Amino acid sequence: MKTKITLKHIARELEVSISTVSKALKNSSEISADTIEKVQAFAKLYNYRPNNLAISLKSRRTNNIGVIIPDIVHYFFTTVFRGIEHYSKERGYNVIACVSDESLEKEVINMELLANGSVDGFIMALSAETQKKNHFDHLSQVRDYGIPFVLFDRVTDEIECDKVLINDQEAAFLAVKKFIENGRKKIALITTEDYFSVSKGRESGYRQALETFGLPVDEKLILRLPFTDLDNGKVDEFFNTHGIDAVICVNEIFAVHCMNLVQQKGVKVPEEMEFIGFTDGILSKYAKPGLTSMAQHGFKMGQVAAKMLIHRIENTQDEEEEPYRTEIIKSTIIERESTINGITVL
Amino acid sequence: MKTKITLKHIARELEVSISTVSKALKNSSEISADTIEKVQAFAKLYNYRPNNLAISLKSRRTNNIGVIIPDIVHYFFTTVFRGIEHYSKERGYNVIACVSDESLEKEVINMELLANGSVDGFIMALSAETQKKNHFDHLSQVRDYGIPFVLFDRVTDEIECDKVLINDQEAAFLAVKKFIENGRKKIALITTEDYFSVSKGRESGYRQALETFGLPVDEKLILRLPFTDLDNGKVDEFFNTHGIDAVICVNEIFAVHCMNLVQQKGVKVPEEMEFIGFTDGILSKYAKPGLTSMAQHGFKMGQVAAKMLIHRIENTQDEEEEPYRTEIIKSTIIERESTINGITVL
DNA sequence: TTGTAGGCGTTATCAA
DNA sequence: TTGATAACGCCTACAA
Repeated sequence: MKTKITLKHIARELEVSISTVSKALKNSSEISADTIEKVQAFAKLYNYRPNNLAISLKSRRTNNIGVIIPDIVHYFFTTVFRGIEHYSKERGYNVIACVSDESLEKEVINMELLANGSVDGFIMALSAETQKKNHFDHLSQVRDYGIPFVLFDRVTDEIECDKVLINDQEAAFLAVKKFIENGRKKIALITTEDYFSVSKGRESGYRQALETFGLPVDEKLILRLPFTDLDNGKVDEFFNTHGIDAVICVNEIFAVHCMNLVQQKGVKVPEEMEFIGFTDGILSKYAKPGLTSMAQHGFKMGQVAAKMLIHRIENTQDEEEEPYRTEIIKSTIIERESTINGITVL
Repeated sequence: MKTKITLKHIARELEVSISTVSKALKNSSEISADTIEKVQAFAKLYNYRPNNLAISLKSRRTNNIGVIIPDIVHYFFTTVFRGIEHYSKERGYNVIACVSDESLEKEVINMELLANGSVDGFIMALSAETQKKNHFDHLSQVRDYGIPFVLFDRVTDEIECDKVLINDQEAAFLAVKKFIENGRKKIALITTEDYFSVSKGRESGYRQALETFGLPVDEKLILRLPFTDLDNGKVDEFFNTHGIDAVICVNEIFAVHCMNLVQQKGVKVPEEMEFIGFTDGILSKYAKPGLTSMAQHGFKMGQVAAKMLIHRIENTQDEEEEPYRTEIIKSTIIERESTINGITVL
């Protein structure tokens, strides 16, 4: 087992000083061509690689980005992660990935752990519990230490920072608009508990569309489900009682689940009931019928978040603070067979 | 903006030496109760946290694990990742996640990058290209430096190291056995190019089962698809020509895709054609009909891999090398509606 | 009981 | 052109 070689080893072997070696490896003009060649040849031979830790300690830069997401087995978050990873690598940053498991405590622990020198900045989507309890001390604290962070998707108004969002409200509005143009009258919304920022936005777009186009907002047409453990009884009753002819769901699991359920009862999709989901993931694509979805462009979102963060990391030094920005990623509709394709252009 | 506080700051402020502070924070018996209290109070007040980098540099331990997987937007890999992350956090390790994108080059770059002090060990599934080209220098090199690693799922016989696998061959055998017991005669296999270790194992189990139960192995019943960009023409022809009455697919995407396709042509699943997939992911669950799948228990796999790695990290010091182990995670069948539920116990 | 000194691997300043 | 020295933040053997 070879041991990792250091500057010191090279210096000793070549009978020069450590600083000479360091400079030679950087092609410093202070060093003679001879020495440079000798040192570099030796370094190459023994496959010298500088120790990241030492460099980080010295430079106060880790070139690591901490990503904290509520769940990794989740199409949207992994897609965003992919975008973050992709852009970050391009710019020479690694990604340390942590999962908060929808728990505030884990979010805090992960953040504190990484904040002590492991990471130059954070990109995160808040856990359910964090949004529910409105507890953001960990964010303010990290900011106090001058560590920048970017929130995406699951954000809060209480903290000022860079954010990346989709136009949830507008997207929901457009989805409902499409239903209305297709002649639907009883448009249901299936959503989560309303402490999620995204659900809130989507619900508000839903209401706004109904009002705008002169349809009554019927609270009984709004079904709130927990985001795990779908209760079929409740869903079943919902679909049995209200004469629903179109459904917008805040995620694709709700949508596909409900679509399967009503089809089992003989309802024809899309003829008798149309469906639109959010998150254009793998489920939407392989559902039967294919689920029309509002695509959230997670990859792009991740790229943008990483770009904002790295920009801030690399410009946070001396200059005066730039104002925080909120980037909106436009959601687009991906039409499949769960809706009737009119001439509407969204 | 507060700046991060260090031992030095505390020492200066309290007019003691740095080492006194260091010891006091560790409740060293060398230090007087008075000083300990004073130091700890101050540290708490100013929210002192030791710098991870400095500790790592000193201790030669990062408490980071590098995970390199081919793709993150992929149910099985994220599930494994979840297991790794879960176990690692429990043991005080963070996870640095890298995506190789099925590219050998990216796999090598990521590995070299992290090997220079960022990580105490690796857990990885080989990229498609790595398996295809049989190029493993990066693995041997890392091992030469004494950095342990564990391979899971996508492994190679050419490198000796700890491995975590599922019993691919046996699982495929059992799946085919189930078909045969259900009276199926024309059992097709839909797989990938055969440089994937998992596909190889599954194919071999498929062949073995046919032979064992006296059915002919018909090469025309084996369809090899690229793992992206499914070509419907080819698949269509495959199903049109061979009188197939049961299909085993090496992943759930192939399975659901084909199931949708044949259903569109009026084939009744499972009555006329049964399906079994691998990877019991979200697609299997929400497909219509629900897809019977060989579950790979990714979470468990991740936990086991992390456990093996951490064990090796923490025992690699002085003692003589322990022999490498290969852990097998037993795949189990999750029966849904795409197969006919006989009395068979697998 | 407290402090000094050296080291982890690197970089940067300044002196030779 | 090269080298000695100090520093990044922490730990620890040893000296006071």
